[in-house]
Amino acid sequence: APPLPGAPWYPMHTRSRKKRKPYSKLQLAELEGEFMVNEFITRQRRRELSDRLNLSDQQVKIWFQNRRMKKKR
Amino acid sequence: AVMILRSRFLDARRKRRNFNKQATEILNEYFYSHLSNPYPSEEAKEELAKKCGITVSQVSNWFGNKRIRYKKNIGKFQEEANIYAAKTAVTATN
DNA sequence: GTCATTTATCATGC
DNA sequence: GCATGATAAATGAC
Repeated sequence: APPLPGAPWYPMHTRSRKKRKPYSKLQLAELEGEFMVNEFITRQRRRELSDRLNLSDQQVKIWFQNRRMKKKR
Repeated sequence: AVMILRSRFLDARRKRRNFNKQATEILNEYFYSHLSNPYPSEEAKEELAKKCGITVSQVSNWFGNKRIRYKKNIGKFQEEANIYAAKTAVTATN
């Protein structure tokens, strides 16, 4: 019987990845509203929005990226 | 209101139905025969999708779920791994 | 920027 | 009650 490998294929960076945290209804509503205006948000509007929603600038940026991917499929 | 309806429509796709036994069999055979690198190429995904009668996205979902759940609890999949390891020969391609 | 992923979470099947 | 498929945050390759 061949030895069964564990999971060496896994990218074991085990880096301190931020835990995924679902956004609130309000946050999603605001993000969706902005997305309807423009799918590509500017730095300035991104900063305003992140301030208002208590999200980081990075989080808003990533959200728009994911949202565009979602729309595509 | 429009957005709520829209989101509900999108979530409708989330209603899931289990794959048939044959499809699961095919996917598992591939997974355990490529246990050292269970990342099927795009071409392999298309072929698996065709054989299983599902979409390429569903194949990707299946492998994503399988990899994370396998590595999180290898012990639980030990028996399953032995079964498929026995019935599949090594096929190294792509 | 896109895009294939990882991971947690969600929703359903049984 | 968990198993399973799909979706939502988050990362990294390119």
